[in-house]
Amino acid sequence: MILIDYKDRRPIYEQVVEKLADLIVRGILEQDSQLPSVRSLATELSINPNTIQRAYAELERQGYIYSVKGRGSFVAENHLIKEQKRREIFERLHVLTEDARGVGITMLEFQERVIRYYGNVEGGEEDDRSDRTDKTVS
Amino acid sequence: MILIDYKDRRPIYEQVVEKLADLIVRGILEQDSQLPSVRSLATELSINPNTIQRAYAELERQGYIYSVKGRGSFVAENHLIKEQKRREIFERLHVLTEDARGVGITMLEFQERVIRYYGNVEGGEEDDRSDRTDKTVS
DNA sequence: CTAAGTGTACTAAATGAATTAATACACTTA
DNA sequence: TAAGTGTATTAATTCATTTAGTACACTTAG
Repeated sequence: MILIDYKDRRPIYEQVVEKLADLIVRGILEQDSQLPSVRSLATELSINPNTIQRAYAELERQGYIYSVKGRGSFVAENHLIKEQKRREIFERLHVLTEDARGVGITMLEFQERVIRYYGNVEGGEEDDRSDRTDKTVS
Repeated sequence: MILIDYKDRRPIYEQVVEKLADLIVRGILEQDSQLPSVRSLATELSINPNTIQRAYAELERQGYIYSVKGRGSFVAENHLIKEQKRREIFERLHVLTEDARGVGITMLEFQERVIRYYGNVEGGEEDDRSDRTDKTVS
């Protein structure tokens, strides 16, 4: 399901948040599908349950998942998540364009790169979440 | 020259590296011009000289500056730095486009944003960004 | 009902990076 | 020579992260 990179200097809980959020945004984890329990994921990754608990709490705070005591943690509404992700991406783009201008990259050159990178992989799937019913992920 | 943001959870030396690198890339600090001494910058920022020393060592490792014992630290060759910075920016753009496609942002929409952000600050001055970083230049 | 599994909360300890502190040394320059 | 440079080293401190252990409330399958 996910792997921890111990060469990565970021905290473990942050890596878990990032990777689960990515799976959710990409639709690999479908709306309302159940996530691994705090204890089971901790066991699988050979880390402390508290660390997973912290990651889940952060994911819930950010709106990616919701947790129900006694039942488990589940993927939140996908359209809300995607909307938030869109905002985050545009914010990153805003910063990037300013950095680009700062080193003398013209808008034209920037746009050419956008076309190259965007068009690079043709046949781009727009909406995955078709039917790869893999409820719980291990 | 620069300001430390104590709300920023990143290490101080990393903030110093980022901000000085930014000043260098933008040409505000010219090639071969002398940087503040380790001790003076430490005093100015009210932090330990060791922290500045660490930042300078990192800047030298990354090729932004060069240091001469007994003389001081100086800005390295600017064109090499800018070329490397360009590559870094395009790499970030590549990742960003893939993230954008992943959440269903079309290339057209992406390009519209580029125009908006790029054209946003007219007048060709390359300093904006007042919404996030506090890079006071003295 | 019972037991197992769930999220959640709390305290204590351990770990490790970041930072500070205090010196010290080699070098350059006025 | 003296002041100012970069650099190195060791020790202590601070603080976020992580682990460890325990506990409680809840849900569900049996």
